[in-house]
Amino acid sequence: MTRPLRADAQRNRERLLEVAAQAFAHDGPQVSMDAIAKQAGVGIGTLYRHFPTREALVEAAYRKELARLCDAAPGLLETMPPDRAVRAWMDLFVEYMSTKRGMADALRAVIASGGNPFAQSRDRLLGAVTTLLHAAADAGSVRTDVRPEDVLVGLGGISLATADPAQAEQAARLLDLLMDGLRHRPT
Amino acid sequence: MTRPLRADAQRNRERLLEVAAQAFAHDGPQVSMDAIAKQAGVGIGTLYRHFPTREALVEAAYRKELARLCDAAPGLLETMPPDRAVRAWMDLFVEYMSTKRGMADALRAVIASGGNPFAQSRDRLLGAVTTLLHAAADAGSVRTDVRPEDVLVGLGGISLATADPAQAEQAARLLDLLMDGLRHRPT
DNA sequence: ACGCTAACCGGAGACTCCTCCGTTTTGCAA
DNA sequence: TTGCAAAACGGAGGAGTCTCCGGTTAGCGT
Repeated sequence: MTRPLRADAQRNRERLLEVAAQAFAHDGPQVSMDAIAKQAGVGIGTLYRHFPTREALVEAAYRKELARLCDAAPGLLETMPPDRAVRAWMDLFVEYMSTKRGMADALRAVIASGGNPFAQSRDRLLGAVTTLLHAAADAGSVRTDVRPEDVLVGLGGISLATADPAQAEQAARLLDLLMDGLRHRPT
Repeated sequence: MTRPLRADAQRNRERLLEVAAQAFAHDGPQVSMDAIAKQAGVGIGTLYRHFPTREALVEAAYRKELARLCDAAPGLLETMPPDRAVRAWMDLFVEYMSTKRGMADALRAVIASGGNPFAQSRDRLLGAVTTLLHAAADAGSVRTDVRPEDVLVGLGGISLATADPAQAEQAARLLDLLMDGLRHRPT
């Protein structure tokens, strides 16, 4: 299964991603799907076959950049103590989500529908969190009985709840609170 | 300002709320606005004048029940130690949000648009959280430097991020984590 | 009782999302 | 080359959201 795409399909797919990334950056994350399709010179049907939902398109368009976020984790661990690295990465996460506003919505849609369309990025994110948490746990600065999935979903929740740029400080306070929870020693 | 509604407007408003509550309960939170208007025997225009967005309607329809949630706080404080009361109320909050699924979406929309259409319910919720937190702080079981708004938004975030009923356990673990953060003594 | 105006009503219409399916194209096999 | 299925294309259309504005009505002042 998943035989290679036909040449024309491949071309269209790439064109769509290119146009989408540009459109999101230029017109905000709520540009109409029709507009993207038109600009890419394909019909709406084609767009929807490649990306069945708006979220799928957003995810695909941002996948590369999101990978960069994940890849940042090891670097942080090299330049600061593990617990500070965890906290620093959390900031990056929330900042990323609020920059690419469409991302937060996509994230939520996937969370809500327990979706696997996100599986790829999700796994990657989970990997980054796990790495950070393990390092901090080894250093004895966070507890060991917390699941990385929970931390990831928690970060998602904070991003969702503080989507408004005016709430950046509140987001930071919530991250601090989360960190404090992670440091807590169960009695 | 806010002179009393004209008699017919008042009637329509009430009729709409009645029908909406019923429709949400019966057909899920995504029933079409048209359907609600039709069932209430008014035009869509009328519906939208009274409730400018879907979220406003949801909020109004659930306002009473939400008040009950808030009113539950003092009772909890009477029957258990303050910190356990806080935690118990958190469960109620999340459960409520997941029961009235439309509520979570409304909550988010309001958070995102920093809206005051929610102001009424928000104040009430904030009051409940404040009461609980103060009681627990007085008893020395949670720290004193945490803002009730942050806790409320945090609860909202957890609700949003664990909207899927299958994530109930994860929600509980996140609430535990939040509680641990609240208990933490800043060094 | 009766005007009159501010406030309300309601549906047509502009948009968007997404689906469905007849038409077109690709590229393998003969 | 040529034929031909399988795969991809693309737009018409159903459904929904929300806006706009001409028509209607309530209820105050006389």
